[in-house]
Parts: sequence; structure tokens; C-alpha cells
Amino acid sequence: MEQPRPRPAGVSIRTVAEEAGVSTATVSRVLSQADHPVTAETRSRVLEAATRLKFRPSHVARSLVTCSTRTVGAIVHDVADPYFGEILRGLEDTFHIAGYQLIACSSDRDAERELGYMEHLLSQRVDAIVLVGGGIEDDAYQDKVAALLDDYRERGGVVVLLAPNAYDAPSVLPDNWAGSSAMTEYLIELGHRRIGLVGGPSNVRTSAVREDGYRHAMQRAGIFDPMLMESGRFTMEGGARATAQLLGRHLDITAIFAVNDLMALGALKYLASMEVKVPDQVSVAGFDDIQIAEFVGSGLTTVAVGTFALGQEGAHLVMRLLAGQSGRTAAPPVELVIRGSTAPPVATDRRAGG
Amino acid sequence: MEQPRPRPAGVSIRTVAEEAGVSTATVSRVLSQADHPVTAETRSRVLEAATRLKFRPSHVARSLVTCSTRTVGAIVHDVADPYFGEILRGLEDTFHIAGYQLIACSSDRDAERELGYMEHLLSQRVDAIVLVGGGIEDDAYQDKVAALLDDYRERGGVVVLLAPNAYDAPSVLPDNWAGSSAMTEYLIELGHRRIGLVGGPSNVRTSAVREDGYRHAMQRAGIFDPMLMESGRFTMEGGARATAQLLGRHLDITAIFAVNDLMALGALKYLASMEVKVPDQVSVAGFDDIQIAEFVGSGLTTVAVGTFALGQEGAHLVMRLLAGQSGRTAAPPVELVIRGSTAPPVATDRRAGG
DNA sequence: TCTGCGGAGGTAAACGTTTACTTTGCCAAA
DNA sequence: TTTGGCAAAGTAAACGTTTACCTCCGCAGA
Repeated sequence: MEQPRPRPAGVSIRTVAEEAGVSTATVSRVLSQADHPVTAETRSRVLEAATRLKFRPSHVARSLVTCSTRTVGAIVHDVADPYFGEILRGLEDTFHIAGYQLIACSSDRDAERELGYMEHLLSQRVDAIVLVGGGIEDDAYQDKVAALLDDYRERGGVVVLLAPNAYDAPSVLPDNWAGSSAMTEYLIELGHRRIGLVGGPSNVRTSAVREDGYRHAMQRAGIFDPMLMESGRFTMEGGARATAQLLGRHLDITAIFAVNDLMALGALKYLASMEVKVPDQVSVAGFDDIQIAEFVGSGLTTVAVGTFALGQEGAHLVMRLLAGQSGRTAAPPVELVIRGSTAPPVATDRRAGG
Repeated sequence: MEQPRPRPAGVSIRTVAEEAGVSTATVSRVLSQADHPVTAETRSRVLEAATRLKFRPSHVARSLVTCSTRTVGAIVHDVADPYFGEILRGLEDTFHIAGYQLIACSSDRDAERELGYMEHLLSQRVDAIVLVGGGIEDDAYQDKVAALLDDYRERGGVVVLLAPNAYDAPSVLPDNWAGSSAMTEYLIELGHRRIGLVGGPSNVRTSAVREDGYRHAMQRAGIFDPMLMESGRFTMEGGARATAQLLGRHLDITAIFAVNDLMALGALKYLASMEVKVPDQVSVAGFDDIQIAEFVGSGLTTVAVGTFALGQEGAHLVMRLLAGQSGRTAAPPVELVIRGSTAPPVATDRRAGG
């Protein structure tokens, strides 16, 4: 199984100690900046020996004794998805400053795979686990997750949520519901009535919450119609397909709200292929405000969740918890970003009797 | 410095051994699937005890003795950049199957930061380091990298390159030069003569290589003009800015070739804001074929490097090397992907006496 | 009956650090 | 001169595994 790598002629702390003519304790004290006093002369002797031998303390040995790996695992749905990429970057940046490493895990929204990753991370003894992707709605899976994570936290592990999840833990969650209903309201205010919703997989919580915000706003305006909803995978293909479905129903849809930017891009692509003008004939709005959103066509109207900042906040929360401080769950505000893909519907009503 | 997490009432292999009434060696043999024989009855006793105690072997202790962390570090320029995100995903997927973890490091094309990450990874005793981003052109930096990595490899570490680098190591490199010259030739064949090049940072090797392919093709056609070249950061903003510069020179540019898709998106954005029609007035081509390329407007013409596959190949190469097999450097072919953003230049020549 | 062998299990020494607990001087105060 | 205290260093026991050896036992072959 394990390829038995030949044990390298290891230069360990002991080698350095001999070279410098001191004990290993002293070397450790110098190299790990412990607060034990060491004379300047001894210190420099150690430092010199260390560089001469190209010594680099083994993080794994250190972890074993300190019970801290200074590593955190982030479980996302897909690193290749810009939304997660950006959050990851936020996490990484602030963790990096504090000397923490980040292990990225793409669960692909697959319960099996996600659990596998979690177990791996637990074995790895990561100091914390950040659940970036939304939880999956599946009882058996949720039970296992809860068992695993409860156990983990009992043993000192820290868990932080960056998306809605059935599992309860400190979190920093953008207000998906508010963003979604606000965007829907905005479209309604523009004058749209037949607003199609392009939703994500029904078993992903984030998606469900955003759909709910839409539904609420539509109902409040008295124009909700379940036929206006369609869902697909959280990808561009998924968005294109769902849009095709929606338009295929001939409901005189004048606006499409996709619950994530990638799906909105798919919608745009489909509309372009059908030669439907955006926003002249159909408005399109997304959610997330990933970086490209600003650069596609005349800009995609969307809900900014501040991906990068979200990651940073998450990392800070993790570190506060690690330091034993009580991490308060936070809910950063979301913000409507109006760009060129939305406009009032055309005044001319194609239906008889307006 | 280190927050001294209270040493958890650890359930270790010893606890399990006692619970099952066997020695730690036996527990280890059962749990690590060693080939030492164990009776079915003992095995099940151990397994039972382990689950009863929720025992999960410590990867860090195991790493200490096996000299293998089953972890590899990937240094990219930016996880939030789709190009790297996709490669990372390819790496992760195939590493995951083999039970390896991936630590993602965004160097931000900063020599200091990259070196810091490398040192961190070495301390961490990762089994391999994958350099995904192109090397930076800076002698002092390159020397340090070489010193670090040479030392690392002497001690059994594996280094793999996924982009051109001054440092020499096994690699899988898409043929950047060929792709770039092929794309330029394609634009020339379409009839374009004034083809602007939107280049990346001059100190990033990948960028330099791609620019060189362009230059070669242009010179071969006898239409090279350094004024047609402009560069910026490898981002959408960078692309937009460089495009603005280029067009500001009034060179009758009819096509723009950006050396990466993100920059091409920036170019598209700028052109849209200037109400320049693509491809009617100006053709735009990119490089990389990131996922969104297909979904922006009528599709971005680009050079596919097979990001995902590149990652997969890279991971396989790493594992071959780790297994002691000689990893042959590979150069997967690139491929022109023609989409809607390119077309022959307009026949009407605005210049007098054309 | 003896020998040898192989299966099943145990013992204990690593692996490379940190750190609680010494020890050793040295100096000031009594 | 003793005492106490403190700075600077050393000793050795962890941390949680793996694994090279060793032991024990039962059984087949001579």
C-alpha cells in the first residue's frame, strides 16, 4: 500500500544539536521561538548550525506533540466554480497570514464523497473544518455528518459554516433569503410580472433558501406561479437547460432570475443562441456576483455576497474559535448590484387585451 | 504563539488495544491493512473496539513513522482564477482517488510569497509539490527556488511542473508556443493583418512563451509590429486596460489576441463599453479555454489547453514519480477552439488607398 | 520422538519534536 | 558564609503510530 520511501538520511533536531554543541531542547527553544531565555551567543550558534545543515523543523513531529496541525480543511462543492474559488482565496489569504494551511476538498455535492473527505480531515487532525458549500438535504447523510462533527468538536475541533446547513455550528452566512427576495422585488418594481426562476438542485440548502426568497416576493405581489420555476445543476449548462425549459412553456416571461451567476451565464448563453436580446426582450439576473459577472456582456445584474470577504470572515471566525473565544455567528449583508442585463420590460404587450 | 489546546483525553491505538485485549501492533495491523496475518476473530474484535471508541488513526503519527504525509502542495497563482481552479480540480480528483490530500497555495505571482509557501510545504513534509503557475523571471528568486527544491528532491521529495519554469523538473506542459502561433496564424488566415496582442506580465514565463508564438507567426507573415503589443495583469481588468491602450493607438486593429481567457473577457468588456461589435468590427481570441469561455456572448474563440486533464495528468505524473517510476515529461497537444468571437475582418477598408 | 516451519501475536524501538522538571552557576541579600 | 533566586541550559518523557524482531504453539514429516 504505502510505497516505503527510503528513510532519508534525516537531519533532525538532534543533528543540529550536536553540530551546535547544545541539547535538543535548546535547539527547539531557539527555532520555535519559545519564551525560554537563551543567550545570544548560543542562539546564533544554533541558528548557524541549522542553516548549515539546511534544517527545517518537521511540522508533523511538532503537530504530534502540540496537538495542533495548523491546518484547516475547507469543503467546497467545486474548486473550479468561481464562487468557491473566490471564497477559498479569502480563506487562504487570512489563514496564510496566521500560518495556517488550507486543504481544499471538492465534494461535488455528493454525500458519499463529502463524508469521505470529512473522515480524511479528521484523521489528518486538522484544527478546523470549514463547510463552504451548502448542506445536502438527506437525512441519512445529515445524521452521519452530525455524528462525525459532534465527535470532532468534542475533541477540540472547530467547525464553521459558510453556507446554510442542517448541522448547527458557528457560521457566517450571507443573507441568501433577503438577497433573493430583494432581487425579485427589484425586478417586480421594474415592471416585470412573469419572472422565471432558474433554481439549483433541490437538495442543496442554499438553493432552497434562495428559491424561497423569490417565492415570498412573488406571492407578496400576488404573481407567484409555480410554472415559472425550473431547476437544474448549479452550472452554466444547468442554467441554459433550465432557461430553455422555461421559455419552452411560452409563458411570456420577461425576466429570468437565476439563483447563481453561473446559471445566469447559462441563461444568457441560451438566450443569445435563440437571438433573444438581453435586456431588451428578457432581463437576466444572477446571484453571487462572482468576478466575471461584471465582465460578461454589458454586465450581469446580481446579488453581491462578497465572496472574498466571506472567506476572510470565515477564517477570522475559525481563528477566534481556535483561540477559545466565543465566535458569534455573523450574517454579512448582501447587496443588489444593478448592471446592464436588467431593464424594464418592453412596453408593447404582445398578448391580446394587455 | 501556539494556543496550547488542552490535550484531549485521547483515544489512541493503545486505548483500542486494551479495549480489544490485544497489543497495539495487532490493532495497527488490522487498521492499516498490513499484510501480517490476523485471525478473523481477532480482527473483528479490534474493529469492534475501534468503532465503539470512535477511534480514527492519527495521520500525523503515521506520517511521522512512515515518512509520508500523503499530502501534496500545489502552488498556483490564484485559486480564484478559473484557469487554476480547473487545474486544481483535475489534480484533486485524481489525488483523492489515491488517498492524497491537496494543499492549495495562491502565490499571487509574488516571489516572496511563493518562497514562503514552499518553505511551509517543506516543513509540512508534503510528498510532492506541484508548480502550477508559471515561473517568475527573477534571478535572485530563481536561485532560491532552485536551492530549496533541489534540497527537497534530494531528500526524496517530488516536484512537478504544470507550466514553464526556469527550474528544471518533470513536467506536463501544454504547448503554449504552438497554440499561440497557431491562433495567430488562424487570425491571419481569416484575413486579419493588424492583430493586437494583449500580453500578460512580462515576468511570467507562460506569458512570455505565448507572446513569442504570436511574434513568430506575425514575423513569418511579415506583419509584425511591436506597437501592436500591450500587456497587463493576467486579469479581466488587465485585459480591458491593455485593450484600451491598444485601441487608443489608432492602428486599425481588426483582431485582438489575448494570451489568456480572462484578459480576453476584459477585452470584450471594453469593446462592449465602446460599442465596438465583436466580431463584426473586431475579432477577439483568448487562450486556455476555461469553462466560461463557451458561455460568454456567442462564445470566445480560444486555445484549449485542457485544464482539467492537465491537472489529472499532473497528478498521475506525481504518483508515478512517487512510486519510483521514471516520470517522462509530457506535452499534451493544445487545440484551437473556434467560436463566435472571431470572423474575417470587414471588407470595407477605412483607410485611403488600401 | 524430534525437527522445522509457519501462522498469530507480542515487545519495544524508532520517528522528530516539545516541555515539565531538573541541574548548574552566579550574584545579591542577609 | 549561607541562602535564595534567577538565568541558562540539559534530561527525558511524552505524542501516536509502525515495524523489525521475537515468542509461542500446533502440526507435518522423518
